[in-house]
Amino acid sequence: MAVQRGRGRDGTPNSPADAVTEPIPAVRVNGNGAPTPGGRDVRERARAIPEAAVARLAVYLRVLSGMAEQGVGTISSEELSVASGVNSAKLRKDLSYVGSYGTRGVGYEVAVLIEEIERILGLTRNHSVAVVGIGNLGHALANYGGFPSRGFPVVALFDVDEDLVGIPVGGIPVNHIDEIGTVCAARDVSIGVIATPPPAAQAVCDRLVSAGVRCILNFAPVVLQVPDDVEVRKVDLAVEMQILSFHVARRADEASAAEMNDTAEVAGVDGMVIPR
Amino acid sequence: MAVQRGRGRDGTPNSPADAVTEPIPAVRVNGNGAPTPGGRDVRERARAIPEAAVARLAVYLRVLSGMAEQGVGTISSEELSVASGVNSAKLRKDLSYVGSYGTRGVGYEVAVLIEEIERILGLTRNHSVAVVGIGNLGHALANYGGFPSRGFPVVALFDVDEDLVGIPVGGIPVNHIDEIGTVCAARDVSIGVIATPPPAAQAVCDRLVSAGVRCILNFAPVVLQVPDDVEVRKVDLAVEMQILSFHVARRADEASAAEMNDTAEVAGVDGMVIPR
DNA sequence: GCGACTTTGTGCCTGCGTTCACAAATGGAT
DNA sequence: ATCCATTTGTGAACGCAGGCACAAAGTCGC
Repeated sequence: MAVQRGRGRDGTPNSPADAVTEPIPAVRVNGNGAPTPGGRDVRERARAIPEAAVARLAVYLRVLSGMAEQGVGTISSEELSVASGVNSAKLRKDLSYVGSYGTRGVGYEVAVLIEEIERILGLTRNHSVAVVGIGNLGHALANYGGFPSRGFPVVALFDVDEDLVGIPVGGIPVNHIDEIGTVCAARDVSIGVIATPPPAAQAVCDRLVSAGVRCILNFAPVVLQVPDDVEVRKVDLAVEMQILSFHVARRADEASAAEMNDTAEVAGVDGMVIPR
Repeated sequence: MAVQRGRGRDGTPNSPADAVTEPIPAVRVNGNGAPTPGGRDVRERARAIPEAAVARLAVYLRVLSGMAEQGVGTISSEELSVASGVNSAKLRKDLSYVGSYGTRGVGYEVAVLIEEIERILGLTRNHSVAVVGIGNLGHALANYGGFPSRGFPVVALFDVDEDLVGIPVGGIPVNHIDEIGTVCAARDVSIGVIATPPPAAQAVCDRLVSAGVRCILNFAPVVLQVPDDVEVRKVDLAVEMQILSFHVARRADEASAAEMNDTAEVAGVDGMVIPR
């Protein structure tokens, strides 16, 4: 049984990821050090990209798309790093995983960079998405415009509720979950999104896997058990909230500590204030 | 300007981080090594918890809650680690950040562990949440039952659309975004959730910060600029999808590589198959 | 054409997180 | 009461990712 990656992003996550985030996680993509026999260098390079770098590449891609829309033709690592909120050295190292497409003394050609990152991320072809669980979140996901515009068309919706079956959501009629196998195969679904209540998540996951889906995005607050060859990513809103809560608490502690410090100072513990 | 943590963080994270992960991110909570003057040990310990561990603690907490509901009184690190999908040594180290509440030879008392983790994560008090942007996602978040039940009551909703103002969503009437300052103060909002379209996100963020909100959960695919004392976590669905896409592509590469291997084998490159 | 300047790409170092492995501690059996 | 089985808690080693700093490389001006 494979353990699903945290966020980050993290992660972590989460992230960042959560990522993340996560945190993250920092799982090297190439598991074993065995030499690949007939591998071209592109594949070799792709395998060596750290998970965290992949997440950042996706961010760069978005920023670059924005740049391209504004007619920017060339960008330096410094500019791109500021816009993406990362260190410029890290950014250059991330881009070096993709290849050497910059011009020293000038910078990177936006169009070229977009193309190469898309190639590495496998975005040159569309990845059809199926959403399971058409509740509040499922509705939102089905209607979310950000997916199709970025090469992730939602092509199938599933729910257990007979009353929902046939009703179009975001332009796509809902299928009953029992049809998951045939529909996923027919529409070539490569990514499954689980937006069901927690108790149903594992069963839905199993059915998706049986249907041949090898990538799953899980919104249910459940640790899914999947075979080794299935990739699971989890988005857990409650966990994100709790991480924020931790920081609130920490901040409150610091504030009270500072207060104590001030009090001591006022009380005349002469001069010596520990710098922070 | 503080850079927001990935997910994953990988991501992520979570990130899974993130990540992704954050990705990973791996930001120690205690920035400098200066000795804290009047700090109790609890605070000291809390400050030293790695971000990635915090994310996992939240997961353990959920698993433990499930255990408690099923009437489980005691659990070993091995059992809990399996249920949480992490290494048991890592789990014990994570728990050691919280304190020593286990009994050697026996395991951990579920109730005690829940209490202590909640204390560290600052979940002993409620954290009021405001959601900005009542579109598809905003609706889903406002109606999401997972928040209030875990100590994160949604107490305010905001949108620019005058037509939405006053309409109750999930039991709470929508306020106009111009009221953000007064309403957040009155209802003691500590966490702001941004579910607006990308172009509005930075402006909304600035207004939340002005209103005194110090923790932000951002669903808009934008890198937010915030002061150092504001904590931002980002949930980016498109990035999650793209990370999955990367794995699909990698898998496709591996498959073709394996195929080439098979072909070579059939062609009679006698016997010697590189183990994977 | 040559020099000065700019920016990339990367080797190296540091530091954190993960993992291993074991000593300490506890409960239960004999 | 002592011993054994079990499980925690943590010191130490390891490995990866992040950041610095510089050499390589290319552009622009003269």
